[in-house]
Amino acid sequence: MDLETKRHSFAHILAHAVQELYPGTKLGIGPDVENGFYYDFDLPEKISEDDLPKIEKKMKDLINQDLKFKREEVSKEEAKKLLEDQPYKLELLEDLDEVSIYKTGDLVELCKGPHVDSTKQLDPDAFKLTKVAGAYWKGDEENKMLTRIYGVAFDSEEKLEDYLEFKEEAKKRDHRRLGEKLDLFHVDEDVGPGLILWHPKGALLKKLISDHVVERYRKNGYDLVSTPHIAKFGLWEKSGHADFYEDNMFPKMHMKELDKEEKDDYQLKPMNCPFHVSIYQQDIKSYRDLPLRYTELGTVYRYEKSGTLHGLTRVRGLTQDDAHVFCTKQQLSEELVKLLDLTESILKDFGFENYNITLATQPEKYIGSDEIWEKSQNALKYALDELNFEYEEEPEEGAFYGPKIDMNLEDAIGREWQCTTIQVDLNLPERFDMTYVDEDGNEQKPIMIHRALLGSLERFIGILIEHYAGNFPVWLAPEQVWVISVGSRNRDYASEVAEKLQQEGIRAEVRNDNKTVSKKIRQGEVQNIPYLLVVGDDEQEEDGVSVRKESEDLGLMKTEEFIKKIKEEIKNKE
RNA sequence: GCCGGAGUAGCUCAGUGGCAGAGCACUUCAAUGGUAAUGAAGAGGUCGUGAGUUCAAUUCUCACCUCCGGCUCCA
Repeated sequence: MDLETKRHSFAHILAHAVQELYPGTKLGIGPDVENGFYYDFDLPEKISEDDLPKIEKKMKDLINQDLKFKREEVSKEEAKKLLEDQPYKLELLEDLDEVSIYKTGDLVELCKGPHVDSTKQLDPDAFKLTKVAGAYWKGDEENKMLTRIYGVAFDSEEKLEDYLEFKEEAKKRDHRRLGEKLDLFHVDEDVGPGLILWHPKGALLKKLISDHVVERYRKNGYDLVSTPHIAKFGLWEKSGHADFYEDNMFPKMHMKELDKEEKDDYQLKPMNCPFHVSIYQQDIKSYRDLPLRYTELGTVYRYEKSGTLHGLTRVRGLTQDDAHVFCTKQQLSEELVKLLDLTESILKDFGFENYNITLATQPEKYIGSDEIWEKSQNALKYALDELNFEYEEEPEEGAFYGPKIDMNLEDAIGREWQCTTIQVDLNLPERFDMTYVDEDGNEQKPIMIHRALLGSLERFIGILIEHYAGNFPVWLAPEQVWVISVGSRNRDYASEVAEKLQQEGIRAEVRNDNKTVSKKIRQGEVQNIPYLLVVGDDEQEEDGVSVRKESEDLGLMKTEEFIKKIKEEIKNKE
């Protein structure tokens, strides 16, 4: 019996238990999911996580009763009768041709299965109800919110314990927790939700990452540009953001009303695109100028719904490693191949080799001709295939202005976050009437590719912290070396060593404070400092340092030798 | 925004309708240390904010703010 089937059956037992404990409960749906299952209920009373043990106990009772899962094929009419007091099931029934039901004890369920034959096949100690959450019926915000109960389930109690332990460990890698422990950033209630304040070490990390990617972009034919944080509201009307994106924008600044001299309202930018278009349009472009690639670390502000904010991974002020590529139709495929190639290479610089790629295609509401959509989508597919990327197609999930490729990275507990996005923009060249002159002297419309490879620095750093569990490789560590003096008579020497390292461009701090060596080592370990150098009488005599890395004592070496070693590691981005 | 939960010292968390608590961190003193916590003393609080109930509210009630887990949305 496979685990998915068992999890699905656990979901049914959950429904059974809830119906017995809360008569009058209406059932939604209850599938198996990764690591477990859930079930959606319309309950006659409020419940919270405190009620879960009671429900769990009921479930165990039911499982121990050796209930049989009996499948029956029935006609729609029969099903309607059986499910007459289950409005959500009746709604589901409308869309079905073949109807199967499952009877488990007193519970009648509309379900296509499969299930275990009997609860005897379920281990009553191999599941646990984990959380209560709200979920919209059929995933639609307009519908009623049902109560969803989540559970995890495995083949055995032992595997359940392993999983729960893994989750507990993963929590320690949470970037919000590490961000505080490593003194990288915070969010201040008075500054505002979703607005990040980077501390010295966090700001340095952000700069190291920024510098690295900008350098790589420049080497790949990108030109760096820089644009303002606000623009006249009219710009956003022209671009279409005022119509299509208004819910996500901070409200406009009512200059007109406040100051009779000022003729225009202003708007904090949610995107960088229109600015880059403006730079493009400053002179007449020839086909010889294309492809043209403008990149900018652009800080944008988006009014995300309050409930969606999450540490660094979902914020209201974010810096995108943004770029817009303008090219001819003929150049599109090649540009996309180059882009995907660069993406793979850059993600690899940060140790990411696994990510999930999606291709989102033409949605219901869109602008542009079907032909250009088709061509753009084919170009994206071509590029993915060319580089042998596996991807999942998401029909109708594209932006209104074009299809896109997204790459999702996982956080410590397996939640996926969209980072890289590569979008073909069919809207802005039209709206801004962008042109270039082709070989024959005719005006043509360029294709515009909107792309952010890290996505936003905030989200990327959030994922990166969890990826390395705060243990950054030397080239990214805000503090690379601590020089720890043993006794007070070694302090001058420790300072000398630290200064020497600093002059070589190494981020070294001297720890001459009045603490024991053990204490300072411990602090260095807790702060994930890559190299701890202990210097006492022996080292001073030898003009050397005792090196500790990854909790291992590598022994005494000449200071010059250590400098050579660490510089090599930094250069190789180890 | 919606559903559920939470907010006590810088951090992790106890606790109570009647003087506000611990550990770590911090400051001072002593110890001059050899690879994951030296010892002692001290300081530190509008108990998220505002209103209400009460002789008395950090504790009970309501509203708001923020955070946490989901849903929807998204870089």
